[in-house]
Amino acid sequence: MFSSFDKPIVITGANASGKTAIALRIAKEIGAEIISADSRQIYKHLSAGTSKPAGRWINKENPVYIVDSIPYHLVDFIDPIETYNVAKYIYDFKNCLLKIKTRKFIICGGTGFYINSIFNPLDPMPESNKHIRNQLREYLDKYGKEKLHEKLKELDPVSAKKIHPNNVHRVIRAIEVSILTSKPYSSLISNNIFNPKSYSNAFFVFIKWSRQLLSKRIKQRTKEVFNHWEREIKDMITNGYPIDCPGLKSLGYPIMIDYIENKISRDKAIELIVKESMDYAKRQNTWFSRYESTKIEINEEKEFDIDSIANNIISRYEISCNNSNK
RNA sequence: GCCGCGGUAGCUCAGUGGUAGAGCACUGGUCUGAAAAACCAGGUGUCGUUGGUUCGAUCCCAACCCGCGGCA
Repeated sequence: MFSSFDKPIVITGANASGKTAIALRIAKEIGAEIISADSRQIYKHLSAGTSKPAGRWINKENPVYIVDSIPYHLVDFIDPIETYNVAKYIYDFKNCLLKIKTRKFIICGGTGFYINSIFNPLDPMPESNKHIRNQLREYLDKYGKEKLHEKLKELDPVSAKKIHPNNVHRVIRAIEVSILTSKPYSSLISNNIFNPKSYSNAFFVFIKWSRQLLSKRIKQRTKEVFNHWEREIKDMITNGYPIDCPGLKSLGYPIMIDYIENKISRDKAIELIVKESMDYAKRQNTWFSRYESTKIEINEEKEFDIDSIANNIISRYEISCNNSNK
């Protein structure tokens, strides 16, 4: 997939771990463009709450989002009213590669599933079907989770064993695919979606903060963007976006909406957002620790020095490129 | 000083004469078109201290310590 490029650098880490700043610094140094792997920064109008890097669109014919003079792809291009998913991301990612003018690029983001799917392609399968999902939802409301799970057991006992009855999302998806293809969902899955070999096509970096420091940083960041975030949501509502549209379901947004509707105080909103962000950071760290990667650990504030981290990554990256050329 | 109430997990508390539990917090994990989603699993402990009664006390009794309230 990357044959016309040098080995890409992949910068992963939890939210607020400083991925973007580091990626930009490296991009400038080595002459690379950046591709985002973030399921929320794709949305237009969602900026404060998603920490989307501030940039501007140039070139009307062939628009490019520029952040600090670096082309930054796959952000700020989907309307918040639209749902998005991995398959769309992979499609957009491939198209994006055609637009990149440098030999090097950096993948930067916190959506592990998207990053993984770049290196381990999804098995061919039908996309989601609104009609079937609605039917299954109705069935669920009427008969409950257990009955829905039994339905899956009839169609695909293997998946039924793997998917917990409470995990309604996955149960529905498995039934949906089984119905659409007339084959058990499990029979379409190749089971090597986490093949470690495929990651050697790239240089993975994992920025891992100590929990305490990250929590402090998230709190600070939440306070800093709070007013801007509030304004952002109010503007969207004024412009007719329903409060339950896909974009506004992003982490923290429903809490901000409760605050705007005077259901909770400002302090309470900040507290809840920090908590949810930390829960999410935990899941991200679990995901990223499965990759073999160059780990940058930050246990003290002073260790977060963007220049020295970037230089450290670049030198290790160059060594890794030389080794794989031999 | 006296009277009353309380002291059990990080927090809020429940509970029992046979050495403990709930919620939240916390920790670990799963992941194939909703992934900032949706799920799963797991503990946390001198039961305030010291004695006494008892085969056995976190539980009953006493003293003491600490907190809260009331009366002086």
